[in-house]
Amino acid sequence: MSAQKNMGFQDIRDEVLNRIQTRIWPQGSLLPTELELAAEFGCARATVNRALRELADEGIITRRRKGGTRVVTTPVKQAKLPITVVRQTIEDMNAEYRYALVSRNMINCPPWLQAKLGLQEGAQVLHLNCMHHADNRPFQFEERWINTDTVPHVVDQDFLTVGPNEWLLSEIPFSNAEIAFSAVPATGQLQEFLSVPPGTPLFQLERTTWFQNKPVTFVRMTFHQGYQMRTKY
Amino acid sequence: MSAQKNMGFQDIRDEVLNRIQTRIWPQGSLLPTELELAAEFGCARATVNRALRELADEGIITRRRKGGTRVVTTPVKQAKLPITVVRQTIEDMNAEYRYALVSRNMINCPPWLQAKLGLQEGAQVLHLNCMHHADNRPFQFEERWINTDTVPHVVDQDFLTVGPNEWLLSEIPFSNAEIAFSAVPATGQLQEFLSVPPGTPLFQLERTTWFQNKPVTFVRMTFHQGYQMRTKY
DNA sequence: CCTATGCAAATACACAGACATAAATTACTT
DNA sequence: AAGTAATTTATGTCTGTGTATTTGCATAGG
Repeated sequence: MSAQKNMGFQDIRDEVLNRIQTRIWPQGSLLPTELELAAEFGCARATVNRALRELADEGIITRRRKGGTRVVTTPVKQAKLPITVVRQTIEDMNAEYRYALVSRNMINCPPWLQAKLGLQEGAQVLHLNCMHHADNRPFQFEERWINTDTVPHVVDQDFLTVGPNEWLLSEIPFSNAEIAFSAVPATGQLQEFLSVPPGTPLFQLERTTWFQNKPVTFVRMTFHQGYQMRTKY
Repeated sequence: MSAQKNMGFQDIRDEVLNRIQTRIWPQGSLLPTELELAAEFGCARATVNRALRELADEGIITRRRKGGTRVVTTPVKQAKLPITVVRQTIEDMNAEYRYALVSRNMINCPPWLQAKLGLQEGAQVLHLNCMHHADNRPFQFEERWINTDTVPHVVDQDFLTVGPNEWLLSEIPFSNAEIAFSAVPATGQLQEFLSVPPGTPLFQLERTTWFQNKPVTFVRMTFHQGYQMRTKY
């Protein structure tokens, strides 16, 4: 039963997870203390601590000082979906990637966008329309607005060969973002550039990006008909 | 510059992240060794190790034995989106949740589903159609298939008052899943139950769930018109 | 020029001890 | 009874040390 030897923190993590899954430690119940577990598994408390901390990070258990460690009652699973650039997505499908700039203009920031980019009325933003193709078939239409206050040298970029997504990723590599997924009907330029009948349901991803709490860009990426975004957890 | 005192691993993590963001340590460059950083920050190597490990977990840096620690060239950010039960989503909007079972049948597992649920031809599955309302307006239509081999006592459940989502979450709390998001047109019962015109673009989430490597259930959740799924990273 | 092998460097993990911190419990006061 | 202060306890973190493991690199052999 007790004092097994040569247990790494991963073994302990897995064993604890197993006891939770098999309801030896049911939902809401209190686990033994780190000290007790260390004694049972024959290891240092720090090792148990790391095992439990990982489970806590995954949302399987909650931990409070003095309160001890509990199995969560209603686990909130977190789907992790990797955000890559379109080119990567397409090349991972063994398809040929092609990028095309549709339009590039400085415009007055539209009212609905002012709040998102933290701009005042009358401020100028760089507005881009781009197409991403996979094996010469439309893959994604990208409409983007860039805050030229936060990224001044963006005005020197023509975006003819490299897309704004990749350029920004190399300029502002480590940013924060807020994402919204939805289903939209194909209208206007979407319908045209993705070559689908009007009203076709399309998967759309909107993203606002910040760098050090300053808004950088808002992008609306609309995918070809039938696109599925996949992930595991 | 060096030998600051009283630095916790979080301070070190933040300071390293800051140096990466400000390109003191540019993308692709090699960081000092743990020992050197420990000397600079005036702390133990283990503390530096933990700070760097967290950054590595976040995908900011990569670490290799003997190879050292490098800033990643193209960071792959992971958006974490919390998967909760519909009732939670609705109650978080301060709306009134209502659940209704539409149909409940044992059926032959359709061919397209056999692989997903790891079943042979002719196997029976429990098939459910459910509606979730928010403030008496259609919110989500749920179509679900449950593997009765993996969850035998599901056949005793009538699912009249509690939805299969919540029931399964309490039965099989800690499971793995694969998720796919897409945009689909409203047809047939979708159109009917979500009360939208035919062809309306709808946001759909498909999920296959396993418990200890055994397929449990496949679900197709279709949301009301205009629904957006949001997350940050 | 290519490959196998051995060494060294850097991270990965572990341990025991210590102190810090938050919170549940208890004791005490009003 | 209610509020407050002291105590206790489990987790959070740090340290210094030690061992294990991976792998880059150099060197030797074919």
